[in-house]
Amino acid sequence: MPELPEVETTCRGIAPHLAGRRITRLVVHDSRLRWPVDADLPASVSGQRVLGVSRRAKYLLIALERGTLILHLGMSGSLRVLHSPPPRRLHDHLDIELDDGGLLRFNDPRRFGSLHFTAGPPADHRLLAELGPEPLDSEFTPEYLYRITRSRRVAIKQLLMNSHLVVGVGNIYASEALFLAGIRPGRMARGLKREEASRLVEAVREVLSMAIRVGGTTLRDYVGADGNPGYFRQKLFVYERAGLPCRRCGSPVRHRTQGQRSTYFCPVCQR
DNA sequence: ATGGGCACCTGGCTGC
DNA sequence: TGCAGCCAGGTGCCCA
Repeated sequence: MPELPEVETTCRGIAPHLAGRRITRLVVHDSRLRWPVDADLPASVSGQRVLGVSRRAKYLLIALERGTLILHLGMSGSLRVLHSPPPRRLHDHLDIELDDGGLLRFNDPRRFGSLHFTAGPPADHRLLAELGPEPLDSEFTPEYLYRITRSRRVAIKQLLMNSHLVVGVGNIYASEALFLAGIRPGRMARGLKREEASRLVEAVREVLSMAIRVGGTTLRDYVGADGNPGYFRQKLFVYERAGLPCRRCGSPVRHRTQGQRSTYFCPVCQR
């Protein structure tokens, strides 16, 4: 799935097609997502105009006149904007029909995605209320990362992926950012020096912005709203490159399992 | 407060 | 060819 860059790419892709449109109908073909889609949800949103589309962490927020749709792509979800919609395919779970004949279709084979509606401010929703800062915002500073790591005995990679501390950094970009920063993923968080925390903040920013620039990373099923894959895969330094030569120094990239997730690093470039 | 492990689900690939 | 086993862009929740 989608990490922050893929969600951001999706957000930018669908926004122009949704903003200002009215939702004529929301059809739930299969409500069995990570949480069952509320049976009242279609009625709550139909007839409402879309004010805009934004992103918070890996959630897409579709702002309506009264309330907000909160959509998560899970591991394998994607959204497509369709104008002359082809017949539904396997795992097309949701259709949001628009007043200009357009259609926003949600496909998610693994069904880890989710859809909620909230009448209040989205930031107060239970899924969003406890989230950490956005990595591309100004609150994510070297000082912030240094401070929050002081009491933590977890590996720095796991800390990076903890959305209560900083959002949007998933398994691919955590490995990539640590490579750019020259830090081993297994290092205990509180062992980082000030200067390392600083490099890491910079690396997270850089890898995420670069990935957004090229439409995210497609490993298997991710496509943007226009149906095109992301091209960041070609720029990956370590992710899914176990045994291949490090793009910087040539020594073989290593793989290990950390917190039940695959981790990749260069034993020479990262210390 | 922190950390570890599990659960949710389907599909694609590997190796016997 | 068939099938078991393992792995995959996430993350909330329960337990120590």
